[in-house]
Amino acid sequence: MGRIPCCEKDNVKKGQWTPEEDNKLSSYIAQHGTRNWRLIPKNAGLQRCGKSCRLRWTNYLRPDLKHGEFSDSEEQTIVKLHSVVGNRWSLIAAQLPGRTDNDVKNHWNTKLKKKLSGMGIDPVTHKPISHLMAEIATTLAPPQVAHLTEAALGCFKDEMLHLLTKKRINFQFEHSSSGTPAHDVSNCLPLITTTAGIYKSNNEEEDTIQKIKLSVSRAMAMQEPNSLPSNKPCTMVSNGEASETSYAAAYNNTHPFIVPAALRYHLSPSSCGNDGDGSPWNRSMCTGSTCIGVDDQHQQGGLPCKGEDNNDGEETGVEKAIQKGTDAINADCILWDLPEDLMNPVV
DNA sequence: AATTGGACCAACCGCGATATC
DNA sequence: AGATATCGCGGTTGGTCCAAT
Repeated sequence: MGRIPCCEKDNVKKGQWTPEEDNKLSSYIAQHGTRNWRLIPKNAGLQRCGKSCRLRWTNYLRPDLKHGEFSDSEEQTIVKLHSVVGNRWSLIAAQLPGRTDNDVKNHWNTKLKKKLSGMGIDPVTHKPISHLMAEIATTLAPPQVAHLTEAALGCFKDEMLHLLTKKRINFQFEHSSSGTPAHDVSNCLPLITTTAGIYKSNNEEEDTIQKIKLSVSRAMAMQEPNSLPSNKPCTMVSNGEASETSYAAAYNNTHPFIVPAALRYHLSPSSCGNDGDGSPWNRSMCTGSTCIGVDDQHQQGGLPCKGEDNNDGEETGVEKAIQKGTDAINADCILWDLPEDLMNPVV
């Protein structure tokens, strides 16, 4: 027969751990190690399931864990890796010394998802939301598109309002390089200018919301993928402070070729938003016309890369996951600038 | 001061893979 | 070889704290 049960199910305590329990577990593990989780609670005098002890140790008590705030560099790493491996929290956490998969997962769900949504980036696909809506528009009949657009505006209303109350957004339409008059909106996506500032009145806010609706409708109307010539990209200009803007800059500058021509926009060197607060988000993600990204981070020690430590050809967990060709890797995603060993998984 | 709602996070649950008998 | 426990992981839940009303 198989193994004996890990614990007596009916004599097990659940819920928050007390400091006394933590002490018992820590001191027992310090003396005897973590060889057999089934025996640990029994021998340590704890009325806990072995599984519960293991979780408590790995997620909280381990001495090598960090408990503070996530740094900008850690957040960047999480977002970059998430764009490649999806919700493989253990893989992502493996690249962040001192962080557990639970930490990373919680931080993603409570902070980073909202941050990306607020920037107009879909946290699941890592695509601009306008891109997703336009993609949907190409597959639906116009009446459905209209309803969907309204629904989408409802979905992202909170993020929109959050942004609107933080930064003023002006909409213009222009070609960045063609010389086409700025008011000619027939074949171009909106140019969004964010500037530091706040709304002066409700009227202005309402007006801007209307402009957003208008621009989305126009994006929806662009159902012909070739309607925007690839050599006439629209420009998304931002001169606001903002690590948030540099998120977008990093996304787009890193892999602009992934974005369909009809939705392509580019950021000029001055538009990267890295002239503002000096946040690591800006410094490492976009410096002028190109994004430095992870290679730069490597030199700064920003992204701990397991493959770097052991150059004996052994695969990192991330590489293994990628080489499985899992569905978490969407070739149509906008990907972050990752090291060669992470970016060329398919053999 | 009391209530409410959201943010945060620790812990639990369930499942698949692996190990053990 | 098959049955069953353990491990590791990702998803979800529930408790606590805090700010807004």
